[in-house]
Formats: sequence, structure tokens, C-alpha cells
Amino acid sequence: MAATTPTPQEMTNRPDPLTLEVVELIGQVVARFHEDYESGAAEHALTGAQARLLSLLCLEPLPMRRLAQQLKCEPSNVTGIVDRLEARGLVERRPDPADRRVKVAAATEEGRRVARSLRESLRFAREPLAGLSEGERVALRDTLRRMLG
Amino acid sequence: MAATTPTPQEMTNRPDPLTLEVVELIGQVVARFHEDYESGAAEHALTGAQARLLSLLCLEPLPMRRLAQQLKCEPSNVTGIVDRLEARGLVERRPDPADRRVKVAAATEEGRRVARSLRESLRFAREPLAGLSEGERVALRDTLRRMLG
DNA sequence: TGCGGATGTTTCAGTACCTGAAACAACCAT
DNA sequence: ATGGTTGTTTCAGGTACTGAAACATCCGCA
Repeated sequence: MAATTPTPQEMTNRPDPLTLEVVELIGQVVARFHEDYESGAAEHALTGAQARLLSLLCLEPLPMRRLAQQLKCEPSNVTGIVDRLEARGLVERRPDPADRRVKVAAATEEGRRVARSLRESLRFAREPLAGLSEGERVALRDTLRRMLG
Repeated sequence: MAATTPTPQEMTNRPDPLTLEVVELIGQVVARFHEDYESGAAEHALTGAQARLLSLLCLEPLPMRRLAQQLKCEPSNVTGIVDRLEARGLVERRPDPADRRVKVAAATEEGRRVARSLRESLRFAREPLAGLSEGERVALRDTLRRMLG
């Protein structure tokens, strides 16, 4: 209730124009990033969900359960996405020798090739960032790190 | 300048670790923003698409066609989303007096109430941004403006 | 005035995504 | 060995999305 130090409740009620504008701008960045990502995926005849899953598997093979955790969705959902990628030969299911319940999904050679091409076609890495100086990119990196930390 | 300023072609072929890290961080921000937005919408029993459309209509009523353009999807898709919002009394269709082909979608009083509550529940405006000083927020704002400009 | 092309909306078929519940197999502690 | 737990899949149900086709309306032009 103090007049000078804003409590979390006051933060909630007081919009603060600067913060609002930053949120608005972040919203635009998010929209643009997504647009780019989806259209990049579409060029490879992949949906966004398929592209995300395939990218994950390119780092390392993962059991279905872990995939669901990383993608923040239900395991039953992952089944379908892997099904479709497997039907196209981009991903394969392997039995886990240590636990026969587990199926480990892994990117095939072809899957890794597609994922690499997809990664390189991400325009967002070039166009909007290209206009920033090295110093600005460093500052942006540090700010984003703190926001996420 | 030729030796120090990379051309667009060079940017394309040379990954540049700093840029890569910034892209990676932006990806994380995007993921977190989306997560927040979706869960905020879910608290009001809305899907992300419904929340976006409702927020748009809170600024001003729009014909179905314009909605599709703003949401970057097909008009036939908008029909369904508005149908579901209309069934819940958050949106209504009005005839356009100037053109009888057009149906203008508008948020109802209840729809505006829900949208306001949704906007205020966006945690992303508070948590990650709260850790930044005013100066950092200004710098971030300017950088984002240039990226999007 | 009437005709024909363009435009706005909806309907429909088809696909993908996503959830929650239920089935099933395999694990593991007692 | 039994029973509870865990990993995956199947299924039903709902939303999102596209592209084509239907339909009404608008508008330019003869």
C-alpha cells in the first residue's frame, strides 16, 4: 500500500507505456519469427510441429516421452507426428535395448539433410538482424539472456 | 569497408556465432511468449486463434475478409473461429449497410471484458521484463524497432 | 437496363494437431 | 508372484487450416 514502491499487484494494474511498447514489439518479433519458421518448413513440405520435432531429433535421438516433454504436449500427440515423419523416411523408431517399453525416435540421414537445409533457410537470422551492428547484437544477446535467465 | 562489412552473400554462408546465439535466444523468447499466450488464453477457455481474433476485434469491428488478412489465413478458416466465438456470445456478426455481401464481426461487451482480462493476465509483460532496468528496456525497444523497421 | 466478371462469405472434404481416457506391454519393488 | 507404475499406442472428439465450389451481391460497361 506504500505510495512509492509498486507492489506486484500494482504492477499488474499499472500498464507502464514503455513496458507495453516492448511487449507489443516482442509480439511483432514473435509473429515474424513464426511466419518465417512456418514458411521455411512449408518449403520442405513440413508443418511447424514436424519441423520442430525433426530439429530436436537432429541433436540426439529421443524416446517418445522425452519428445512430448520437450514439445510440451501429450505423448499420444507425438505418436502421430512421428508416424507422419516416419512414413516419409525422415525419422525412424528404434527399440531401446535397456527398456523394451521404450521406442527411441531418431532422424534418418535424409531427415538430417532436410533439417540442415531447413535451418539454413531461416531468413529471420539474416534480414532483421543484419541491420544491427556488432555492438547492438552483443547488447541484445545480453538483454535476452537476462530476460530468460 | 569492403573487408570489414560482410555482404549479404557472406552473411548467408557464414553462420557467425554471435548471430546464431541471438537467433537461438530469440527462439527461446518466442517459445516462452507463445507458451504464456496460449496458457493465458486457456484460462479463459479460449484457443490461441480465438484469443488473437478476439483481441483484434476489440480494437475495431472488421469484415471477415480483413480478419483473414490480419490473421494471415483463408477467409473460410475465419468463418469457423468466429462461429465458435459467436456461439459463446463473445463476438457478433453485423450486416454492413454499405455492402450487403459483407458481414462485420464485432466484439460484444462480454467479449471485450474477456479480452481485457486476457490482456492483463499476460505474464510475459511482467516476469521477464521486470528484471530489466528502465535503460535496458529503452535500449531493447530501440533495437527491436530497428529490427522490425 | 441487363449482362458478365469480380468480390465476400459460407459450405464441404480432407489433413494435421491436440487432448484425455483406455488398452496394452514391460518394468520394478515388495 | 503380485500389484502399482511407466512408456507407447489407439480411439473419440474437438479445433485449426486449406482449397474448391456454391451463392449472393456489387459494379463496370455496352
